[in-house]
Amino acid sequence: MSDAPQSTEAVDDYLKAILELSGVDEDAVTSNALAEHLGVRAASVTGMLQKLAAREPSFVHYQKHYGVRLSVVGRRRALEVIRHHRLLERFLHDFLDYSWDEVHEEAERLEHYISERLEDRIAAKLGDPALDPHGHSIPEKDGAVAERHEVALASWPCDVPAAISSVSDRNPAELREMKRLGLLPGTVLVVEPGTRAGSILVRIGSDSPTRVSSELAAGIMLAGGPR
Amino acid sequence: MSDAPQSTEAVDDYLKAILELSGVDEDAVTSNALAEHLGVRAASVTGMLQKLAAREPSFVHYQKHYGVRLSVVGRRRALEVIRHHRLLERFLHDFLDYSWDEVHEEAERLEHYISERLEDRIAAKLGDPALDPHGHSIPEKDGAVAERHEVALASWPCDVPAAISSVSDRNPAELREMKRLGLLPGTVLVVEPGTRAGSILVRIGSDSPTRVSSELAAGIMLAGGPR
DNA sequence: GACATAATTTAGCTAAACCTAAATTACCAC
DNA sequence: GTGGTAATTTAGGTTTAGCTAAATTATGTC
Repeated sequence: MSDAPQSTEAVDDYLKAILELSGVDEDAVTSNALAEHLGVRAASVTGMLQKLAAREPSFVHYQKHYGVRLSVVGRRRALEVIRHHRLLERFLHDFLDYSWDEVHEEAERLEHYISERLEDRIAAKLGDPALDPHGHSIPEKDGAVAERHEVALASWPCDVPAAISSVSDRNPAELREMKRLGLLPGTVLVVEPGTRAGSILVRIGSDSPTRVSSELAAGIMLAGGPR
Repeated sequence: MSDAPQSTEAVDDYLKAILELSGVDEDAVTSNALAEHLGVRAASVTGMLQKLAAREPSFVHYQKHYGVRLSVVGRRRALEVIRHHRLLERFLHDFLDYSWDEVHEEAERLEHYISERLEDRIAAKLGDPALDPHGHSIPEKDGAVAERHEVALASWPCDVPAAISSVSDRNPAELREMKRLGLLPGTVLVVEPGTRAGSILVRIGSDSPTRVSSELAAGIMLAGGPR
């Protein structure tokens, strides 16, 4: 009934980072990788992991000198925060005239502070959307996540058409550039065999091919066929 | 350009409290009054006031054993946070189906975390409203506040009609009760001469009079004539 | 003017979440 | 299996914002 804060902003950020870095296969994540991702020192990570593991209920399974995995409870909280983030992005974009390069920063702050009630009202207002503006799927309220097979643009074969399924939301400048080039979720493209160091040649529809820098390409994921 | 946090949540809360407690005449506020209002110990207040005064630029003028007043900078920040709060209340109420007893709690948390951009978009979406759902006026972006003359229901004379200008948003149960009784901002009422200990008799329109407990009445402000 | 009571401040402590610098442990090559 | 480097943890320190208990200052009464 109450919205007692079960976790702090810092804790939420660690849980999200562990989920993101552990990937689909849910590998153990190293302190160093977390430190890098979160922009803090490795020593701070160790301290926090010890606290997360010591909590009752525990958010992570932690073995020193090896790495961390999320516990069931930790994974659940991470998915809740990600749901908040993506619903907020969709809402800011669709209802408050945010462009797709502006939504991430605002959502990143607010995701920690919205109540369950607000989460529900936003979801209802949006008609329970499945995707955020960058094509990432929004976890359901019960923690279920839609299974999707994605492949990085850089490792897609030439001459095989594919649709963009999602793009990284981290860098506003890159997002503006993608939009300018027409690289949006849903866009169908073909990789041309003109790959040079540092860039990939792609064709969209019947236009002439576009050169996409590796940096930009790194943020682009394609829908991989079933399995 | 950036949204560097110029103040923390706790600091914001102190500034708002000082503004509210100092009233229209901007009296100095005592540590005890602040402690009571904020739900912390007086010793904690002293510590915080010392920090607020030591800041550069300073948020308050503080004299020990006497009290605090807001500095220009402190007043400005307090009004900005109050603007956030009231815009959020209006937005949650008008766009996200919040009832008027639900908006305060959510706005109280979010007011500290919305960016200037979001403040502006919400204001635009609402058409720059002047009042929140409880009738409190929303400070303008430049810090201007509409002058209003309000008088507590308890000190209004009998048989003189008056309109409710605002009601306290602090207590959800009281707000539900006010709504049930039709005591809303804009409602015109007359105080009847049947005042007993602990309650006030009021008539709304041509209905039969209603007995309003002093507690409820304490949250009701009437529009006082010009002066 | 002395004294009791109330208001306020000081002193010293705690918990988060970060930091730096100094150990320690793991891993890989030879 | 010994060494060197990289990864990780420990130890000790900082800031923010709260706490309790003890000291101090202010206020009001006789």
